[in-house]
Amino acid sequence: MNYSKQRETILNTLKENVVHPTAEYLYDVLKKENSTISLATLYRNLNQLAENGIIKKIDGLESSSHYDHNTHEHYHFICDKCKKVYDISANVAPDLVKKAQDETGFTIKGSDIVFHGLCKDCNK
Amino acid sequence: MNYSKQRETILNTLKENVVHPTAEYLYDVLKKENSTISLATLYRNLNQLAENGIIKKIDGLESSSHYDHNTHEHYHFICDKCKKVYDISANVAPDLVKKAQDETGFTIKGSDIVFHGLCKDCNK
DNA sequence: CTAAACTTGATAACAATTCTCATTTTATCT
DNA sequence: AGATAAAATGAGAATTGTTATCAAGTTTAG
Repeated sequence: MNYSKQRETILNTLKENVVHPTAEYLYDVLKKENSTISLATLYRNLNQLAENGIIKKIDGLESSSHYDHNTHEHYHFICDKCKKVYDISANVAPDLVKKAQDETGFTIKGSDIVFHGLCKDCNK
Repeated sequence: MNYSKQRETILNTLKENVVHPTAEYLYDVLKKENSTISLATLYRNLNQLAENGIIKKIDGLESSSHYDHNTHEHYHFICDKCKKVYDISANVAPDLVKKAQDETGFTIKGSDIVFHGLCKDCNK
């Protein structure tokens, strides 16, 4: 990854933003600061920075939503390779929601908890 | 919510599907079973069923991705009202990834953990 | 200083999802 | 059962978020 002024600006702007912004929000901030960085460059760099582990992209299940008829509390695992979604029982972290609620003081109404990696089949 | 044959079909098809499908996947299944349900109807009903708590929509942060310069393990909270994203320390569930890995036998490479509800400000 | 590799901006293309609207179906009230 | 209001449908247009394309500009190693 070569140096680029645009990438540096993007990274700095992201660091100054407490509120984990979307690409669109960042784009607006950049424009207000008279940056001429194009939207394509912004997306490109965010992806690159994320791929290199310098920032983190938060987006649950990549592009599209998945639907689950099981509404009991439980978590999910999506295989990076075959893209199948598996269930994980909520037992792995009892009271997770309660604890998070106690720590933050927020009213937590629900959660999306998605692990990703390789499933047994794809790991061979 | 009134009864509708299409909604019943959609819900049944979802129930028969272990692999938490996307809307597109469901649409293909329905077509193979000679259903004439339109894509708009499918999306409409999935949203309605989710709004009524009958099924669950898994999608981390609704539409668009968010970016975070903090790459240490930690979780997120998004406020349903003001849409701000807050950090939650990973202390609320130490070894979460390890435990999930032990339970499933999968190789877990990462996670996206998003809680949602009302933040302090919006809860007043 | 040069060449190869990388990056950019502008815009077109794309995929997932929602909206619009005329028509049909369902529930409610005599 | 018949009338009517409310809700749901199908088809396709529209919207949104994101990625791809490509010619021109920039960075880096030798």
